[in-house]
Amino acid sequence: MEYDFQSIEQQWKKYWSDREIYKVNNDSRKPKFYILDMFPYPSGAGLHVGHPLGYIASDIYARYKRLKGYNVLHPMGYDAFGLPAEQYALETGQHPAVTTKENIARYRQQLDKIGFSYDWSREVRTSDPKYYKWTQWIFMQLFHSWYDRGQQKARPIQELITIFSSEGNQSVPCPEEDQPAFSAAAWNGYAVHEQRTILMKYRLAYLSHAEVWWCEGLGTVLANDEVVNGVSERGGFPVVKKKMNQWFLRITEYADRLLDALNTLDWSDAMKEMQRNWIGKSSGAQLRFTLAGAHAGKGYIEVFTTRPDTIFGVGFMVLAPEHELVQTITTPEQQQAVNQYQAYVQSRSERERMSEVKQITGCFTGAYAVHPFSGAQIPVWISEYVLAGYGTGAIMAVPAGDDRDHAFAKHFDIPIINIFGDRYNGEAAYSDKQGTLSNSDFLDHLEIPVAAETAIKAIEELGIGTRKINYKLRDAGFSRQRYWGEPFPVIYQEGIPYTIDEPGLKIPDELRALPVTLPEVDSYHPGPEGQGPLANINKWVNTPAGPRETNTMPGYAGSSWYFLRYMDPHNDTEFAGRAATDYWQQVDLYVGGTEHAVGHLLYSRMWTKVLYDLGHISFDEPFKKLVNQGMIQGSSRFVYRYKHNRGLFVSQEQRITFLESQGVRTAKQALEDNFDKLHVDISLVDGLALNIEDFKKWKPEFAAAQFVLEPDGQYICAAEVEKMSKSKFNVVNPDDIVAQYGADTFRMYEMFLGPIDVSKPWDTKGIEGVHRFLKKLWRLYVDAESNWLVTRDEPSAEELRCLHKTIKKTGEDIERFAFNTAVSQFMICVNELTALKCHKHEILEPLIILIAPFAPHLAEELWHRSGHEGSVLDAPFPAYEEKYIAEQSKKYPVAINGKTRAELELPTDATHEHVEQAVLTDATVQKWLEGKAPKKVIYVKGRMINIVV
RNA sequence: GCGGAUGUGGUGAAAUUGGCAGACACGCCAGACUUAGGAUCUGGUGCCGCGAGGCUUGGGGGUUCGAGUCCCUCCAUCCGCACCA
Repeated sequence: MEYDFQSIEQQWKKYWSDREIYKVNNDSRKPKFYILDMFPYPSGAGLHVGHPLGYIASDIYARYKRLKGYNVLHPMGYDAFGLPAEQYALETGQHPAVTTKENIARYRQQLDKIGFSYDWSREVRTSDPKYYKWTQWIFMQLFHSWYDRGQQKARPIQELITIFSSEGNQSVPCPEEDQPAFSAAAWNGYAVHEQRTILMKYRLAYLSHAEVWWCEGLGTVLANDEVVNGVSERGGFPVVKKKMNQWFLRITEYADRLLDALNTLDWSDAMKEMQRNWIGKSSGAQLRFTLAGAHAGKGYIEVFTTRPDTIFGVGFMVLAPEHELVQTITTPEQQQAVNQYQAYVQSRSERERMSEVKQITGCFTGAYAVHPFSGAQIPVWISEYVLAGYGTGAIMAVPAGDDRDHAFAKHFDIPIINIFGDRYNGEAAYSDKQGTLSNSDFLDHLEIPVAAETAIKAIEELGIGTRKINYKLRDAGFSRQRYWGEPFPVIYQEGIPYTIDEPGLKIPDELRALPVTLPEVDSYHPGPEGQGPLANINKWVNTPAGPRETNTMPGYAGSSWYFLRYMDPHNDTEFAGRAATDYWQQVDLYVGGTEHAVGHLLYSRMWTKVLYDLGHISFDEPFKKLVNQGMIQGSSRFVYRYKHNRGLFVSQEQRITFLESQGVRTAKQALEDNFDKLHVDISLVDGLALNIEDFKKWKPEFAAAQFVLEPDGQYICAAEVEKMSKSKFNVVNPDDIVAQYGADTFRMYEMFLGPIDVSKPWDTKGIEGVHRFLKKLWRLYVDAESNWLVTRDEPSAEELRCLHKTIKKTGEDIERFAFNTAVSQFMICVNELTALKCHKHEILEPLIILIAPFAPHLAEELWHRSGHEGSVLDAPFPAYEEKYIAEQSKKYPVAINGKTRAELELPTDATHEHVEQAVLTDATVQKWLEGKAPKKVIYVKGRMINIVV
């Protein structure tokens, strides 16, 4: 019987689910291993062949670890709240819960075809009230916590209240700088709403009237990481800054810990670097410049600088156009110019601002600041290159040492003070931090790092500023004006927000219970005044105790802790039992794309740290090792339509000849002007050759299409690698591949395609090679008449060598995620065994186990045919023995140090002992040895040597 | 501009520590079997050259007995960030 993957795969899938082979227990004497995929958002389009790449890799690793004797947790679930389902609801009125459920069912169907070893009894869905009950609970913990900078950890807010009432807030600096100090007496005298307003400035989840990204197109606020290039990540709608009352997570308090702990993680450098960039820590000084002349005494300009050493190079000051001081200091003469400039900045969209970074604009305010050391008068400008949201929104500009300041000075003809001697050439700023300073008073002749320290000390002594560390990281917006998300467990009384578990809140008991479930709505349209759809449901909003919060939580809320829920998914009394989290600990291996570098992966890290600080779990990093899989791209095909006759399609190579026949003289240059390039569905194309009859039937408008063909009668299409998407007609559905070749072939081929972390286009043709390999493997065990061929004969040395080499190589390859070369090694092994006509039990049985992670269905079939009970996954992974892998080439060295055997006067059948003798007498070699005896003489594949002295 | 990564046949790629570059597979060529082949099997296939032989890991330089691998430099591509003071 030939390899019948259809019936084999069907049969073993049933066996696995009937016997719950993949069910994982929380108590086991085996060592644990937690391997997790980033759970998908179940979109309406279903899976294409690119999606399972990471899932297959993690599944192979999970199965391998199980063979290695680990208790492996390998779950799957769905990130089920999200915008697309709600947008779809807006268009169709279909409830997001319904679409989401349908999409999940389809995802599950597709995933099941591929044969994953997920423990589906642990499935989580973030939109399930039993799940988001705990998302809401964690939110309440965040609300009830503050960050103690002294102890560097989150603590219960109750402990902060105790501190306030006994000693005020002197010892606990407030993250929000506008909070003045108060004494215990003052605190105790405050009314409830005053106390709660102050506490809000400490809470890790807090309500604040602050600037947020508002996206009109989506009708909601977005977090920083959801805004890309000045437009919304989803939908690409423009965004604007807007002040709104919003919930935030105080992630900035964790900036240092998030940064430092990166060093302990086994993540790619690129990934860590992205997080470092996003956190954006920089250290320097913050200092004040007083104003000169008429403005003296009317406040000061506070700046942040990373280069306090360049203080004597300050040529001018720049404020952000929105800076609050601008109106105060602008002189009457400059008032009109400043107003115009501010209006111009206001008129520019975020997008324009970003795309025209190089453009230099600005306006002089007429005011001057005073240099704190030299007393010099420094002109004060405003410019959009200074951002209101970073540092203090104002800078001291040092044109000799900063490229932007330099360009600005040149553009507006502001004198440049050279403090770098010869290293500044007048053409470009010298921004290296090397060498000594000049023209800098007490900093002269000091090396830059020393000068920076000296300057900071001087600034502190003068009392005009301090050493300061700044971060780019902003607190994360946590409110969305949407329906399809977790409702906040928050009720307002007298304008004060309370979580429903607070004793101070007077509400009926039934309103205290979690989850606060999402109510049914008639319309998914936004509520009044930029509120979410929930605001329209009076009955739900207005409880007897007061109005509810009508925003919902953002998409990242549910995904920030889901890895914990898998450990104990059915727990009704805790987010996860302590015994379960203590047993499973961190995710040992997390597999997913790079697109979550600064969103999900940062928020998850923060939530984990908070839960750790509050004593709920025993680890403070969620993902020990992270592997990023690349994308599988689509290979699109195009036809060329003649612009002057839209029914005529010209084959790729015939275009120039065709244009010439139409009298176009510079035909080569005119290609783009005369042809439209249209995507054509890849199912209508074989390689590059278009199936003309199918093409005519594809769309009615092509029914009467005419063609200019190649001499051999074919229509040749153009090809391009693009993202796989429906609109590009280049989607390959894994269902089709599995139907044609089987899941095992599909799995192995995805791995064979190349290294797991690089992107590559899908090419269906190459799959034949892998399929052929599985058929060859099958034939080692079973002949055409379905006879079991495996014998008990003694294996030969060659056969043993082949097996042990394969055990060693594939084991090592799997450990380092080089699944492509592991597959290659299997192919080599099977080719060799086929050539040797080897059907020996002692060789073939370990091979079944080796191949089980890659081709699980086939492996089970062979395992059972060879007389075993139970799953192959419970067999031990075979060990290799070095003695079978010995290098034969060691016996035949032919050259040393580039010298041939003849030159060394060695006999033609020289062994390595001969060569060793030659080494010891060779003059050149003696020279390197410097009279010492060689410690080790290494022969490499019989050609050259390396001598270790 | 800054940061990270990557450059190897017609294609996807191997080469784990500096040690026979191109494994394995696709594609292509030739052959066998076949009524047929989009089945199966065998052989060939980096480039130049009839050949002996020469050349070859983006370009240039360096270290080394020996470099795809290490160092310097330039170039190209991809990803991320982007007026972050």
